Amino acid sequence: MTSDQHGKYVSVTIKDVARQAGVSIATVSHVINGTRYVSEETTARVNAAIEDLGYYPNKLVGSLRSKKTYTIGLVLPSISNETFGLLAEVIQKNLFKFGYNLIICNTTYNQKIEEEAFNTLLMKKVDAILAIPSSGAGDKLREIKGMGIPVVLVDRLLPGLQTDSVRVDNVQGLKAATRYLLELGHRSIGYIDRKIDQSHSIEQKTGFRLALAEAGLSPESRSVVRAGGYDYKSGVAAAQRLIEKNPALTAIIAYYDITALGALRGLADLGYRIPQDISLIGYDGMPVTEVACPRLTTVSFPVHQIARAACNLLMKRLEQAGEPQDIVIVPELIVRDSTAAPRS
Amino acid sequence: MTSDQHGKYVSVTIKDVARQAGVSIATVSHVINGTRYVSEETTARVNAAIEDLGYYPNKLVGSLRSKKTYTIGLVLPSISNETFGLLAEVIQKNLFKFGYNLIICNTTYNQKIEEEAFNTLLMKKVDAILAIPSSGAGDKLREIKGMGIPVVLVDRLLPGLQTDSVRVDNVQGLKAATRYLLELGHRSIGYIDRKIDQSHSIEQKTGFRLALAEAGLSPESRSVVRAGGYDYKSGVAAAQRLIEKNPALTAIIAYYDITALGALRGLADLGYRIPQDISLIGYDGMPVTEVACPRLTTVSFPVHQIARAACNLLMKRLEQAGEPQDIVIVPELIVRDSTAAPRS
DNA sequence: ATGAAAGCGCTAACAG
DNA sequence: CTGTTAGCGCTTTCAT
Repeated sequence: MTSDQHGKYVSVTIKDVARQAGVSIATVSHVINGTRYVSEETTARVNAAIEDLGYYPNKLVGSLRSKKTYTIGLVLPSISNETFGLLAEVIQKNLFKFGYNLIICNTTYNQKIEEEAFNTLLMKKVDAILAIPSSGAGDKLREIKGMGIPVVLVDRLLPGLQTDSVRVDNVQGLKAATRYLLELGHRSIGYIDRKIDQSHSIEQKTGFRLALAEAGLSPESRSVVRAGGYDYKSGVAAAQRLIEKNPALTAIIAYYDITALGALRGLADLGYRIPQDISLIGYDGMPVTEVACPRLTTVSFPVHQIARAACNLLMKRLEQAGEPQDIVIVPELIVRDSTAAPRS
Repeated sequence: MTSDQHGKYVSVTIKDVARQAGVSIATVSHVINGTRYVSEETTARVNAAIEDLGYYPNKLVGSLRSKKTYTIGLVLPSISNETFGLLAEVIQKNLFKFGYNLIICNTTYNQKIEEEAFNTLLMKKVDAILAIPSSGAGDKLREIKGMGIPVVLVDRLLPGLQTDSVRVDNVQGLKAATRYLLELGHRSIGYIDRKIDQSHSIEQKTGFRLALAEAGLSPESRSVVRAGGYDYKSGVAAAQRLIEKNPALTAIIAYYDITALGALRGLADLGYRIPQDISLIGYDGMPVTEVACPRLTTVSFPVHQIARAACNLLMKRLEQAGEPQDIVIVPELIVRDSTAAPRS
């Protein structure tokens, strides 16, 4: 940009560069993109003009013809969540390497905002959409897919939506956690569930149930309570409700680390010691679990693997259509200090 | 978009809508933007066509004429950092209300990536840039400002760069922390500094020094060590180096919560009890400090205030030029369980 | 080895 | 009340 005679800023365009270099705009374009041979001398003159004027080509215009904006939309509940934040960061960095930019939209678990976000991305003509959608986003995403825009689901599955996805095997994750408690000798295990059923929380519950069944335990051996939200405080309250409901519990698994951390405090406030009185397992392997005390046993959320897989899938789909792929990654149990054998 | 006869997807344009509704493209444009009166009947026909075809206006083209992309660039070190993540989220939500989108670029504290990020944003013709820049970004940001693109600095100041900024009064922040320790009776206080000097870490150190001077303490009463990085492990090592250097310390302040959390472990591993043997204060008021044990005394980072101020400043600057404003917010000391009077 | 000019999807000035 | 058309900055034929 440069200041015109009225003091208003005016953007430097390819025309300005062409004039300054004494060539046609076509030549400038070709120098920038390397799309045809331009003599060394001319190239030098053009580059000098670009440098001199401070020219930055308008990539939005290019997209008008090429139909590619090199922008990807990422729609997720909340980026301030450590796990999602890291996921977004790794995705952003991966895509940047491929020359893509990311527009991130936080929905704060609000379906109306989520829909608005999708619409905005559509109007910004993103080349593809990555989403950790709410369970109500199925129709919108189907519409988007119908427009020929690749959609990759991350950490979620939407019933009836045929599209690429990358996710964690939450059945195995919860199974591993439950089995571990069973091996330690626990027979009365509580579970703190998500407020509302979603594909992954249903999987978690299934894993929990399967592991108990494997051990020949009756459904009575388990107590389930739903947390009111994703926050720490909901975890405090949920754990207290759970232990009140079934005081015989010797172990509790929470569907989410923050909830487990809340449970830690909720139980401590009630005079329970962790892990001596009650064992506790979280879910997602968030960094905080390592500084909590006791350090929390949890199930990893393989962020880097997921991000890489999602980006690779996206790049592939941008090049060629094909059958939707579903990439499933098995998480690992991270054993730390919040679990122990029950007192006999 | 719709599938043409070759099975390839083709975007629905304003022309398609005009044809389908039997009106001119101008009318369609005016219906969409409400820029002139269109009869109810025609409006209805146009809207029906839009709905029917699944038309999403290409906002990138509009920007070609209006010179506004309604996109803002945010450049910061890392969004996976809880504080920055929350900041980014609040900014994104605020701007969304004003109809703006955010392209977030993580630089991972890498200056080359940072420069690339700025260039990309320039080519995406963002309307303005928000940045938590590295100390080396001055020249680039000056260039950007020179192009007439508003720049708002967040949580940083760059020497010689005249531009809007929103930041925390880190002198007061560290002063409050130090004064509190002095009031508790500590006379030998250590400080864990950032690896490289930056505007805010220099301010912190100044606050530390001033508070000690106020209390009439000589420079010998303080020991300073630099952490190797922003991570937990660097905190562990830094605290251990610090206490080795000066075993008489009864309190330590770290420039950053994560570092303090690392220090917590580093000291505990050496057999020190917190706060009985050594008091510890962090900086930034990150959520983790509340679940650490002991719960960490820290200095708040007023994320919401900062985000709101930055967005308001940005919106103002987008409307009218003017003298750069520097908004300074005073943080608060959050007293918790990692601080106590020294044993006499 | 380079230039001229059409056209991408849309807005806004002009025309009626 | 609505249509026609120039032109935004660039890529890409088609020419030479």
